[in-house]
This record gives sequence, C-alpha cells and structure tokens, in this order.
Amino acid sequence: MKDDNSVFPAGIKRTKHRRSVYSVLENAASPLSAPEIFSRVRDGDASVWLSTVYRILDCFVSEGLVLKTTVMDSSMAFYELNREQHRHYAVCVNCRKVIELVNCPMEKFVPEIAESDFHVLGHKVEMYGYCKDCDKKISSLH
Amino acid sequence: MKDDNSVFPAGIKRTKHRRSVYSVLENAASPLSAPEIFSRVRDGDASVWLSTVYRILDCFVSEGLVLKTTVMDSSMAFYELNREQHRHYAVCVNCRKVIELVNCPMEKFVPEIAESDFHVLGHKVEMYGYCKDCDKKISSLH
DNA sequence: ATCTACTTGCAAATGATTCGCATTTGCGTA
DNA sequence: TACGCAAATGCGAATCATTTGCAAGTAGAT
Repeated sequence: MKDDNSVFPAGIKRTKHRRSVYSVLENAASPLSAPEIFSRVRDGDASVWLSTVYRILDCFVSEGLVLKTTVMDSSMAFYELNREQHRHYAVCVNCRKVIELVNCPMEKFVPEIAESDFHVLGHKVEMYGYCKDCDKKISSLH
Repeated sequence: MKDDNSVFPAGIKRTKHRRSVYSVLENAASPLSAPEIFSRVRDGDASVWLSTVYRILDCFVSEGLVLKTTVMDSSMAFYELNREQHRHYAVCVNCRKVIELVNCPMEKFVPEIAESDFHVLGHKVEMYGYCKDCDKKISSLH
C-alpha cells in the first residue's frame, strides 16, 4: 500500500484499516457504497468489519476527506474522495452505471433567490438517463 | 375532499386512501416524507396504515403522478406532486428547510458528454447552505 | 516504555421501507 | 343491480443499510 500519511489531518490516527479504506477510494473510478468498500478492503485483510468501515467513512466525511452522496433515489449512500475539484455525474437509470460530467452547469448560474435569503455553501447536480449500452438494449425492444 | 378523479390514470383505482394521499401532496408546500404524509392522512382518517401509504406512493411514482427524491444525504425519501413543471430546491443544512428555486441552471447547459454516450432523460439540481434564519444564528455564534 | 484517548471487534439495536397473506373493495360485465 | 375478479388494504413480520454499546486493542504524545 502506498504511503498515505500526508493526507491524514492531524489528530486522526493512521491505522491499517483507515489506510486501506483511503486507498480503495483513491483507486475507485466512481463513488462506492460502504458494502463495496468493505468488500474491497476485506480482499486484502479479512479482519475488517463493516461497522468499522462505516465509522471510518463517517470520520473521513467529517474531516472533509471524503464526500458522501446518494445516487438517484436509492437509499444507499456512496462515498468518494474529496478531490477538491467539483464533480457531477450522469447515472444510468437501468444499470446504475455512473459517468462523470466534466463541466458544471452551475458555473454560470445565477439563481433567482436573494442572497440574503439563502447562504449558498454548495450544490449537487445529477443527470439521469440511459448509458450507451442500456439505451441500445432498450431501443431494440421495439 | 375535492374531486381528484380527473388526475388518476386509467387502470388505477380511486380509493379513499389514494385520494387522501393525493390531496395531501396537492396541498403541500414542499416535498414530504412518507411518515409525514402518513400522519397528515391519518388526521382525517385513522384507518390508514403506513405500509399502505408507501404502496400508494410507489404506485403514484410509477404512474408518473409523483416524484420521489432524496434531500441532501438523508436516508429518507421525499415525495412531491409531479407538476410537469421543472423544480429544484435549496436545502438548509441546519434546519432542513426546503426553498424552491424558480429558475433552472440546466436550461442553458450543454454537457460535454457525447449524446451518443448517454441518453439524457432528466436531471436534478440541489443547492445547499443556510437559510436566512439559520445563517443569522450561525454567524451570531462568533 | 508508559499512559490515555482514540479505534476496533463484535453483536445487537434502529429506522426506513418492503413483503406476505388473508380480507376487502372498486369497477367492468352480465 | 348483482356478480366476479383483479387490485388494494390491514396488519404484522421481515429486510437492509446504517448506527450504537461496550470491552479490548493500539497509535502516538510524553
């Protein structure tokens, strides 16, 4: 495992599980659910527990290291590294594949909501539809 | 209760609970959770059951009558009438108040994602931050 | 090396949502 | 109007992601 020491904020201990979770997220191509992260970590070390993974993720989220999101209307949360670089996704409503959007529609957006009425901290954008493969399958049905 | 017959698609039965759920959503100022809807319906008719409300909402969602969303990273789903008119919200991260945005940033947005790669059906935008009241409270803390 | 607060192992609890099944009801048809 | 049947509901129990409690283990400051 590579040395992730540098990214851990002072005050949070660098344990092997935390390093593993971090490394899994670092190598993930898209946001992962806690159970997915758990199983990937466990591939390298069978001693982890799911609740530990949840606790580590909570910790990372509150340290700002990790972002927690929900995709579509699923009740499951997904986690991704906070790369300090704005990201949004397109989600396939059929296979749930997640595709990254490289530009953000909010950049030039001026909401018609008085700034005195709402102090904006951030935003989230999500597009949904069919990915290439599923679109092909669906349209071949008729 | 007013006559909601006209809005029910053919093939779905107009029962009293369905009418009540519909009417609650019709009068709601913002998306409601299933338990909230349940309790409002029960105010008028104690015989409803929470699982029935869930089933009615599922039915309405698959008929396109109702939209199901999640707010922030909450694990609870919210439901609102599909008013055939694009809506997005700003959500207060402190009190969870939901404020409607009257314009949509996606209108002029051209994503840098090949149309052949993704068949866009819709999108979701969410802004988060502090509402006026909470912003006042928070900033008075220091 | 020691101490202490932070972490984890493990199991049991929680909370939203779904499911199973017997009973009831809406509504097309006779 | 009465009948029949598929759809809807009552009710409780099950499910699944996530959280919590507590005892035991460990990182890292001194």
